[in-house]
Amino acid sequence: MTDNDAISTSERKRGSGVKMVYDLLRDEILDLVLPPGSPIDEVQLAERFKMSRTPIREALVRLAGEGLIDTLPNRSTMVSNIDFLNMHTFFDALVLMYRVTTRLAAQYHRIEDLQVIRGHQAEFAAAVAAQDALAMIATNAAFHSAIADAGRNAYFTGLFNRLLDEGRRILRLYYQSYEDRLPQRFVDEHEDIIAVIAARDTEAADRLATIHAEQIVQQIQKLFARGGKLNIAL
Amino acid sequence: MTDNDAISTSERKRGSGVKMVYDLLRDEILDLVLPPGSPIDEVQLAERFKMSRTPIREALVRLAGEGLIDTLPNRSTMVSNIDFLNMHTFFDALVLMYRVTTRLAAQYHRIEDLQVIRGHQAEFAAAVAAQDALAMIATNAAFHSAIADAGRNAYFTGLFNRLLDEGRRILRLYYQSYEDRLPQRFVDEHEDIIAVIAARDTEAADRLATIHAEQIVQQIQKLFARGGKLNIAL
DNA sequence: TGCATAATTTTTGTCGACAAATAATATGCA
DNA sequence: TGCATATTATTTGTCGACAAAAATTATGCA
Repeated sequence: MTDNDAISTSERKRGSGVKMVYDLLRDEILDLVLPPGSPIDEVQLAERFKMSRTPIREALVRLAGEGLIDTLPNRSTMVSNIDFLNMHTFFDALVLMYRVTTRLAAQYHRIEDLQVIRGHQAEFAAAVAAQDALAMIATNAAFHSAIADAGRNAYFTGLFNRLLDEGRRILRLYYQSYEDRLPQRFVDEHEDIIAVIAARDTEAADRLATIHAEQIVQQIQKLFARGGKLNIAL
Repeated sequence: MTDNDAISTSERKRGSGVKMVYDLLRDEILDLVLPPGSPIDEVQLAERFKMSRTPIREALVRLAGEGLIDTLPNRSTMVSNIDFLNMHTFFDALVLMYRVTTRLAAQYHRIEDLQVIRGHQAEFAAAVAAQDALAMIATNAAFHSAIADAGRNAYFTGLFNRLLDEGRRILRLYYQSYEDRLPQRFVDEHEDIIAVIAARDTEAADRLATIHAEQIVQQIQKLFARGGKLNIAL
């Protein structure tokens, strides 16, 4: 029960309510503020945001469309679970999208894209230097998302961003273990990836992205094998 | 203005209205009964289905989430356009998903999956024999979708099904030219693909799927180059 | 007491109505 | 007549209320 996210009722612009609820709920789900299985109560949200149930429901329909919440008809709706049993399907998809988007970035990027990518890389390096695990997760995702954008294929960027979101949820479960030496290696690999993209070397981009992605996957799998404790209450 | 799709108002079950509107609009969009750019009028739909605007709007939000309609705030909503300029991104994604899903099917399928796949292949062959172009499109999509299901990766099947839907819209524009000899070749290639899946030969599956997909892409691109006339009024 | 059925409460899905935002039309003035 | 402003009309977004479905609690009977 945090205090009010609500704006004085009629101070709000006419279609902004839905987006506000959608964005905030999405963040709370991905940050595990609302852990998997949390019940979503429409009237509670309506009171919290000081609006009627209609815009709340629209936001929920959108979230359900992205698979972030599950709605059983005439029954409660709740934050969707993380499918640990089929985690390998997530890894398969993630590695492939890392490869494909990086390859396409090498092929289709424009010069101005590199500026954006380098900006995210700088933020990622700063997060590593500061040993801020949550910032690492966020800036790493932004870095790779920017690369995907440079590849200019909306179908791939769409799936990739979904995967990065899901990865954000998974990593939140284990982020304390990101304090070892590996992140510095990621920084270096990012630099190499930027270089081959700038050189438009598609094969090298594919190769480096594959290695990089598999390293990340191994990192996560190691955490699972170690049976890492969740540091967020479920 | 076709006649009523409506059921006597209170004869309808409680959450079925949304699904009905969603399914029907989706079909009409993919079949180009509602061509790109068609305006979507909420009150008109509400009258047509004899229900209030609320469930109509929910169906529209879902469709917008899948990119099938575009909604500009406080303004009209319309069927989304087909992006002919970036068609190559569609082809790239389609070919890759053909490859990946077929490869995974060879790796992870269960015996009962093959029954389903063979069933769709039989229907496809029948459509080719009958020279029914629309049925070819539908059964071909069902065949490959079943292969994707056998690969058991929800991330890939999700994207793939979206691509097949979009392809359905594109092919509708040109389906008259499907009456030449190529389809029989597709039937044969399908048989080969089934064989390598059953043999769990992932490399061969990858190779055959690539060839098959690129053939389909070339077929479509030839139609574009030929400047084929649209046989549906825009 | 134990269990099946009935009454109550809670929550979701739908409705009709109103208000804001935009489009369309009309009015006034040079 | 031509154009800017004002008026009207249309359409979307939001609201409060009601009804159906399910969950919960209460009641009756052995």
